[in-house]
Amino acid sequence: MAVSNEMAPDEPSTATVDGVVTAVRDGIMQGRYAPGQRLPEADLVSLYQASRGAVRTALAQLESEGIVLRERNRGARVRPISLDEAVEITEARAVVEGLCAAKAAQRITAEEKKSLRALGDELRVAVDEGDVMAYTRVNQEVHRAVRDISRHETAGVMLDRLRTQSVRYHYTVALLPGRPAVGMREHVEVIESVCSGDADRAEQTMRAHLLSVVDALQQLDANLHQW
Amino acid sequence: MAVSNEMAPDEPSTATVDGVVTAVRDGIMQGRYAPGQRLPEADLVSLYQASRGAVRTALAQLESEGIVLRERNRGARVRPISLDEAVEITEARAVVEGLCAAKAAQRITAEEKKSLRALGDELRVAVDEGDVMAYTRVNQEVHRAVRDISRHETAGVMLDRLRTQSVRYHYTVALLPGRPAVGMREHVEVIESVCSGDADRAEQTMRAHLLSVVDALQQLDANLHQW
DNA sequence: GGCAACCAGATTGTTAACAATCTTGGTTAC
DNA sequence: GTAACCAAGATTGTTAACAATCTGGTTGCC
Repeated sequence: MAVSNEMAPDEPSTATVDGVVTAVRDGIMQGRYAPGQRLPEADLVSLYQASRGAVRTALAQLESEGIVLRERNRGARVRPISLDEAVEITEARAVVEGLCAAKAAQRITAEEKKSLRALGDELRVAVDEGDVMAYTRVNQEVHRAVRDISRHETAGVMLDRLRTQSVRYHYTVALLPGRPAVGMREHVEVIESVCSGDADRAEQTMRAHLLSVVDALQQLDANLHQW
Repeated sequence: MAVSNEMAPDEPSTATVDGVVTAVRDGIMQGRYAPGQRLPEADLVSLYQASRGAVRTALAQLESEGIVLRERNRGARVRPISLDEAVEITEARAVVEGLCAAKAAQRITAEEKKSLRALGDELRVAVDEGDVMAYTRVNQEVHRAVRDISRHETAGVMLDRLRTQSVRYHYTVALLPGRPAVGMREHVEVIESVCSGDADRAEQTMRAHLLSVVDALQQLDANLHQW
């Protein structure tokens, strides 16, 4: 069995098709399912107590989300994302989140400004205390907040897809020396420009931030080739 | 029956799941299936000679592509796209195709420059002759060419999804008075800037072009409210 | 020893029947 | 005349059995 209970000891009982989708998706995003790992239907059936039809539908959906690969008569497996692809995904995020930042700057309310700035403070604390886990979490919350404030439905669903494909690298980037400090500075700039209402500057700072993540990814790539 | 043979007299025989997906998708994009029209599984089965399982899988995939809406125990229907949504989609296209244009400017080869400029000439001819059909077709070919030249897989997939959702409005926009002339001028600028190798200018011109489409859409909206 | 054909087990693809849910039309009570 | 109700038909959701395909190891032959 490719998927044993020891490897993914979660969500033990009852599941519909959506249940299986979220369970497997979370499993992939949290790294419990490794890239390239096989996902036999029978295993998922017994793991999540779902019917085979439900599992099958769920796998089809995950394939269309781009995080699962299926080959005819050969089953499904976790789709490996190369570093090149992670770069592409981040480039795409740069322009789409840039759009969100611009819209957010135009549409942000007083209340939203308060809670957005509060996230900036949380970020400072996390970096000061060297808490990488908290940094990564608040990091994502900032991006999520800008996405929500923008009220741009289309961009929102696009970002959901991109994020689920690339989260695996987020942890890796955050572990680069000095990265949290740089990322924090950039996020504060994004927050300030969005709150200022300057759409152009908000777009620029968000893009610059994500292009700096692209640089970090390529640096990671260089480090790997060095070994 | 919501889907009669008279309304969609195409693809009469044999179909796998992919066959049904492309058939229905094309039907929606070409306007043979109207927005909101119901798509009962039984009808699709007899129309395309596919098994019900295949039809069911196809509908699930089309739902995830955002062009079909499904409600539990109430079946599937063609998802209506509002004008507001079309605006959002075009805004998203503006930034993603802007990215493609920038990458294309950096990566374009001598051969590709020739065929891209040839498309520009075709566009001039179509506008001179007042051939709206040809204009719309070449129009899409230009965007497709830039997308291909950019060699940006991730952006390409995103654009495929956005395009299938919004094609319905392309014809409408092209029918606005003076629109083909404006669009032609903008496309020529895009082509020239991409061929010049100036990534920033290529991105700017592509964005400007699609934002002008947004304006055209909103003008369309105003016309509708006037009636 | 190496190679090719082959066989058994595992895994996925397909189909058909059954169950659950919704819609529609008519009927009845008020 | 209207509104609530109910039953029949239509439509989708679920399950289980069967068929097709692939994988890995084994056997026989050169």
